[in-house]
Amino acid sequence: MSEATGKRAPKTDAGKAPVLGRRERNKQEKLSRILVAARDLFAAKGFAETTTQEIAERADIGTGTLFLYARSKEDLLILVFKDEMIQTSRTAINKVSPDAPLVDQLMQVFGAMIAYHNRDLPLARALIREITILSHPERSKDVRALMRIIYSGISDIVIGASKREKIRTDLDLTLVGETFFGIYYVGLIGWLNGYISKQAFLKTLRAKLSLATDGLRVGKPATPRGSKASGSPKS
Amino acid sequence: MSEATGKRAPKTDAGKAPVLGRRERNKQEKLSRILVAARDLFAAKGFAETTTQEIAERADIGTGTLFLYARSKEDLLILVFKDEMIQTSRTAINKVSPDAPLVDQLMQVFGAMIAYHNRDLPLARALIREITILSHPERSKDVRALMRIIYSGISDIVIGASKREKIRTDLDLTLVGETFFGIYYVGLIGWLNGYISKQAFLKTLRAKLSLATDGLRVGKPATPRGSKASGSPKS
DNA sequence: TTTCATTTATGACTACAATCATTTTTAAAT
DNA sequence: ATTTAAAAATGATTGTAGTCATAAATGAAA
Repeated sequence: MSEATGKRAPKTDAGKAPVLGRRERNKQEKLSRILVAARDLFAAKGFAETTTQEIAERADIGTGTLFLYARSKEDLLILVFKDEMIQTSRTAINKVSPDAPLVDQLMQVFGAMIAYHNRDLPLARALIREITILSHPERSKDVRALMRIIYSGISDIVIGASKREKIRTDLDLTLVGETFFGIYYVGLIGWLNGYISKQAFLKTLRAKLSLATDGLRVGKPATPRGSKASGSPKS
Repeated sequence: MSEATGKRAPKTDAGKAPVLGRRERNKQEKLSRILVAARDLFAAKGFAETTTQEIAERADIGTGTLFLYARSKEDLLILVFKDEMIQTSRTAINKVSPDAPLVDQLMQVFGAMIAYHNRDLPLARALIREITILSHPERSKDVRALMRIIYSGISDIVIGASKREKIRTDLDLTLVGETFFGIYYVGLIGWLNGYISKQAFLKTLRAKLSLATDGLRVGKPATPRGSKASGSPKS
């Protein structure tokens, strides 16, 4: 979607119906062929082992044409998988058991993402590498869209949980979402780099989420959140 | 250190004094020239703009020789900067104000790391990209060493804080370190990708660390940590 | 239909990371 | 000193991502 466009509809199209001209349709069709070819080859041979020549050949376009649709091979990777990742996240969030404890719900969401990456670890490594630090800034929009979906999904889960568990109501939920996601992300990286097993990852992830949920402190929160730093601690 | 070695000392060296043979010394010296050349060029021209040819030329070695000392250009990047990053982390941890609140102490540590990366953002991007997903698994040892230093540093800070603030004593401190680091890392990525300003990064980082420290819950911890999941919640 | 400007496509070409067959160096053994 | 085996160095060569000058296609205007 929204790829390699940039031209307005012909003047004859006065209404807002998306009647694309032949030119635009050709482009869309070509992009689609590229994405299918790339996805198939990445899955079959792996990202590193697939050459852009092969992709172009299979998509039945010239070598140079490929780079009219993706800025680089890495860019193509994001282009191919972003929708799938967004869909995976959306589905994971929607499937959450409505009455389960917060930490269980979070584990359901992150567990679905982990299962997704588990299907093809080398591919997951390539994807996370590129998502983490983009080689081309224009793809920011897509990554941020994915992040927004995840963060707002987590926020919603926390809101839902706050009606069942004792949760502070004065929180900036975006921060909460980012905190949980950060815990997940570093664990994911450790797993993908082979520092820990999947099982250990899942186990420590749950422990860390509990930790972040319960907090470190023994008593009630010391900082009265909302304004600057430091206030009058001591219980 | 410990780079491109693998040969035992000559038999004449019966003791364990590190009297390196000429061969070993030559290799060390060559490696040193490579690292200096690479560091200078990366700093002057940037990582992407520096060619391995240039590095080899400046180090006064053949093109192929370079790859006897580093598996790839990215590998070289880690080789060049790992000691510096370890040193930065160590120093940051040691410099922490001993009596400051926990969150302030954590901000001192992460702030030092942020300042380090702030000196050269494109280089920081390249470094974080490679550290996050290694292109060569043998470099794992170096990255894990860096992580261990950071995690244990954070653990120590939490231990110190537990004597001044009300902090649970039954925590797995490694998990705590990883949690705080995860919060930092995702923020760092957001900053390096230009999603947020440095100022916003610092501000939200503090907020998230407070959040993780205080926890989400209103009352005392609900889960009796230590064993499986779920127990008998409800206050 | 023909003209013309603009967009899109193409593949020969370039630049560069990384390899590898060959050569050189090293140091131990004789 | 000479031989020999192993280690290290080398640069010509290779594979591939990405570019760019040129060509083809498109559609609006005449």
